[in-house]
Amino acid sequence: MLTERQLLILEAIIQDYTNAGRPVGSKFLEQQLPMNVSSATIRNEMAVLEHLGFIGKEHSSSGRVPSLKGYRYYVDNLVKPDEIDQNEIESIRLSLDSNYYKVDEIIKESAKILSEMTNYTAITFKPEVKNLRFQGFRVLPLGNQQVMMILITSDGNTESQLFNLPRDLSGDEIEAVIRVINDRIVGLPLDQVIARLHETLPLLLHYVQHPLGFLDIFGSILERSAQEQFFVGGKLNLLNFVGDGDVEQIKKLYSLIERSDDINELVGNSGQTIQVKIGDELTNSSLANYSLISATYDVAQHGQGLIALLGPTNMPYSKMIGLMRAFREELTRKLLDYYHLYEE
Amino acid sequence: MLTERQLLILEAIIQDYTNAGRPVGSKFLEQQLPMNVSSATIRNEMAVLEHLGFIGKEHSSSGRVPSLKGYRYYVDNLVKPDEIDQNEIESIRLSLDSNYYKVDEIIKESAKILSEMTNYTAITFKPEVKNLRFQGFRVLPLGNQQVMMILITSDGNTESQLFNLPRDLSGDEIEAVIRVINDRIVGLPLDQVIARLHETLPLLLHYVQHPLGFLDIFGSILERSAQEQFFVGGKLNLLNFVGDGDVEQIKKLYSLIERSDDINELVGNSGQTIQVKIGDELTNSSLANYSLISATYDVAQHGQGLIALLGPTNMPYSKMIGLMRAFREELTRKLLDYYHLYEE
DNA sequence: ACTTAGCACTCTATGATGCTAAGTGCTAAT
DNA sequence: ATTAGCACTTAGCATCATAGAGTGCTAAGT
Repeated sequence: MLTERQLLILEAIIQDYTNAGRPVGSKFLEQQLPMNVSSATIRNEMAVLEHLGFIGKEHSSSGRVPSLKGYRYYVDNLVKPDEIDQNEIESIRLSLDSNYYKVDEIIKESAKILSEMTNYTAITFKPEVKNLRFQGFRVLPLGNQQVMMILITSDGNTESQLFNLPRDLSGDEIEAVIRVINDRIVGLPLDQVIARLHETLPLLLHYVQHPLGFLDIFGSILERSAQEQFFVGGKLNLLNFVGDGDVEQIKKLYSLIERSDDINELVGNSGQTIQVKIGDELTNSSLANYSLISATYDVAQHGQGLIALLGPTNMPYSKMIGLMRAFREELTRKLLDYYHLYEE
Repeated sequence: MLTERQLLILEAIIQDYTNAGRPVGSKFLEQQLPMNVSSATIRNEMAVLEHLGFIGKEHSSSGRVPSLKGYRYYVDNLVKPDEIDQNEIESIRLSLDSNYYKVDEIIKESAKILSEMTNYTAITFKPEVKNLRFQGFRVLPLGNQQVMMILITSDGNTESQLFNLPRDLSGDEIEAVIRVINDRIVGLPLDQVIARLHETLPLLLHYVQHPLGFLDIFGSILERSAQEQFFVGGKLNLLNFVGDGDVEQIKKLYSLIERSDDINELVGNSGQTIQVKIGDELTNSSLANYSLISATYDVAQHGQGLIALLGPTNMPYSKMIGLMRAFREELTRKLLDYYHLYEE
């Protein structure tokens, strides 16, 4: 549908705009492009591209700026991911190469590294978030009528919380409660745990007079566990792309990036290995000027995770997509190492 | 040193400026003040006040604005804390009146309530942060070569972290290590734990070949524990008082409010029950336009805590100081209730 | 049927100008 | 000591002119 020349022009506009950030004029392209045509011809072609909706103007006599549709077309058809410099890969590897005790730490560090390399905001998810299961429930007596309740999830993570016992509960009764709960919910996906516990309520009443306190705590622990499934690095970078003085906008963005629901909705990745969402494809209206590149990563039997990069729509896609590819690879390697070390 | 009339004028300027936010002119004061003098007289008095440094102008023909020295004088000599409306006290009490399982939750909620009532940023510290002690160390085997290490502090809080055991460690050896560690460090202030552990290193070598892994984990757990001693509510409110478009300023403020070192330095309260720090008295230069009201609270034998409110220098001090008084009282009451309920 | 030189047109950005409203400092009279 | 009166200062706003960048269109060239 587009001619070769139009493609070249579109690509050049996007590449220049994503690098320099200012609208691209016909004279500039005349010099920039390898072909021998005058600026008038380029103007004609640009008029066509504009008519088709791939580019636009900021005002009637400004240079051209890619539209969201233009970016979309570019990302889908034209972009060639950059090969990432060996030095840069080395630096990723180095940054990831610490002694970590938890997968969480690796994933958290990944968000930090990615955001520092790009000056954008990075969001990283642990592997296997979706089908995390409940693995066990323990209670550790601390004396003084207090116990620590500990929940263990299938990725080996734990959440714990102090609980002050009702005075009328004996050690045996606690044991019984623990057994009942474990019998009923071990192996369940986390999001079903609460419902199942409510079903178990009548049974618990045999042992405890007010089991609702227990349930409250389960709720709050599980909630925390669900919230800590991802990490955000470089939050402040999000503010670099906000119109001057728009404090309202900044506040919206910031509260967005701190709500886990919003984050989860934001990155919903439909299983493609690398996915780019541009501008209004991000459901949240505060993010009309942002794009999100997300990449899944697989860690063999340990499941799939996701890394994502949130930056302005005019980010240099080729470079960023290349980087995400490279980073995904390094992260996978690191995680396999980790699991190998501790679990084989 | 100041005449009665000058005091009245200074007070009126500050009260009006903290309410309306715009510079105060002589004609306005002429109407506002109870005395019968012309605007010219007031102008003369204002010139004196300006000469003494209590007020200033934004430009040569603007109305007067309190200087930091002016606020200081006002807070030290003139301000009368407002009596807080009974309805408002009722609403504080209501907000605090949930079923909490941890002191932390109460303190965190306090920050939220305070920030919502004032539209400023609130920072709350748990009681007894300074002399928190190490109370015990437990290890919970999870199977699969993993254990959860649990640290318990004297305020009943716990920090836990997963640890993947070196393969050559038997259950007995672990027991021994736990015993050694508990013997040596129970009762120590948290900040001395790491040093003591290092002294204990030779002893540990009897049981474990590479005890440094243990130490690392202790370090990271203790660090986390130290970081979570305070809560911040209404972070975003900080941005309401920033010059339009000053994104750099916003970023500075935000990273400030997220670094625990900075927060600790910020609120350093020299033991006065209610302390007001104004503008450049806050060491951090990003906060030249902010004031901080901090109030300590005592919870009987459970120690002393602190609540603080960070807002613009032109906040209504009388109202805010009154509020802090009232809130302190409600919080103390709530905490005493809590401890009574669970520990008596 | 493309391409292109040329030109009128549009819009932004910048800086200068003039005006008003608010407020001040000072002087001379009370 | 107080005050009325007035000259002066400044921010804020609207208006205007100008330069610079870029466009669309037309008419001529290939």
